[in-house]
Amino acid sequence: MSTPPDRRTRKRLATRLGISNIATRLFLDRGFDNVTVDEIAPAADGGRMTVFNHFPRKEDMFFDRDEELRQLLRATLLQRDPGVAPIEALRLLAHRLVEEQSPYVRFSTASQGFVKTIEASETLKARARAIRDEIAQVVADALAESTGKKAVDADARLAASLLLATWTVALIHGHQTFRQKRNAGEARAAFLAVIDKGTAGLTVALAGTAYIRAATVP
Amino acid sequence: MSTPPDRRTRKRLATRLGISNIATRLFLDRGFDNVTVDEIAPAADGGRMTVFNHFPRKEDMFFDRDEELRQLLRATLLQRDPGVAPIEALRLLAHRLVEEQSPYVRFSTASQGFVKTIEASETLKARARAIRDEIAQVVADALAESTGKKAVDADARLAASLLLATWTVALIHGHQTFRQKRNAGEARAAFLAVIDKGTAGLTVALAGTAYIRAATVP
DNA sequence: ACATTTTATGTACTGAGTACATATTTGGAT
DNA sequence: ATCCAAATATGTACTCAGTACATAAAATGT
Repeated sequence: MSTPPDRRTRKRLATRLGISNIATRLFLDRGFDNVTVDEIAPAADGGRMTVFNHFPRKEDMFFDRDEELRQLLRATLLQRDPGVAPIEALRLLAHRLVEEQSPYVRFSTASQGFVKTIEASETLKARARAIRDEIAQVVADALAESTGKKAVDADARLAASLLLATWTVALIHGHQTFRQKRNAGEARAAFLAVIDKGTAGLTVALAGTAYIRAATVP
Repeated sequence: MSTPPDRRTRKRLATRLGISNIATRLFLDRGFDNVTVDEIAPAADGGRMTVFNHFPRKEDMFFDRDEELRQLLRATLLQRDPGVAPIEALRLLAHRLVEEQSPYVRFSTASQGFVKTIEASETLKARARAIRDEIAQVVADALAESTGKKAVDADARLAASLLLATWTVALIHGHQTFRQKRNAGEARAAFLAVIDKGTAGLTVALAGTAYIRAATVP
């Protein structure tokens, strides 16, 4: 699925990763808005246009993993056990990611740095919201598809939006708990508590729709 | 509550409104990104710096009513009948706004223009999302306050986020229905259907929390 | 080694937003 | 009316992200 890197693509990806790493380091250290592209380029040992070649927007250097997450959610919904409802599949995913210490649900001093950097920049917050909406769209599509609907309807959109809202609040709560208790275990528990509570709630809330039943494409 | 306009403020507000009106007209006609501030200023018979004086961001000229909506929601939650649960109060508000033909829930060819203009611009979409998040924050605060909590906790945040997600999807669905059927009545019905369905769902979903009971500050 | 395609990078421009200075207007005081 | 102080309008000059377009420097296949 992702193992055909000839030399060209390897080099390209290396350049890209180099820029992204250097830039992210700078953003974390000094704040997104206090780092200019004209600084990043030489720091990454390249030209300014090379940066824009790989990253059309400055934020793209910071958010360089969102496509992965989209794929993960899509795959989770579409390739789930037919006996498991979509909502439940996502709940299980949350638990699995926590167990695997996935970067998406990590609560640590390092991740706090990311959170703080995002919170400090309107641009980064905007991009984070955009990603959230894009993911909601992906989930809505996957929900509709996995329950055999032709197009995304209001039900699918609502279910997806409610799910994403739950995840977002769960993440916020996890990070807040970590900030207060300085304890990753408690933070993970707090995150999962919101996920579980939200899932339980949504399960009854959406009982009339297909997204809590274990329906699959016929 | 809002009637102390001496001449100075009156003039200031007039200038502000003039700029906002002209700018919005231009945005609707030609698209947000195809209108420059250097065009708006002379069109509004003023200097470029005057525009930035009143509107720090270009988007502010387009979204010039969001504070009203925040106030409306806050007031609805805080000044509601003690016998009515917060969630129900918001449902009733939705019905009332529809009945009053409030601009916030209007479905017309004119409002389609606004929607299309927003959809066509990444900047405007970003701002719309930001406003949504700010409103969720306001609702979370009001929920916490109206149920006598000292600070916003995960429950309040979750309830507010779920509510806002429901409203957003309801609005999208209303607009989509209008676009397809070209019928304001059907669009309003579609909007309210999502609101009612969502409210019913959230009522059972959040049954454990205080936001569906009719609790008020002691 | 050569031609072709990709990738890296330079130059010059546009347009939003900011810092700072200046003018103009307004409300109130004499 | 006249003058003063605060608020408001506007000009000048700058920074920085992002774009259009051109060119150089690999890399790949023949």
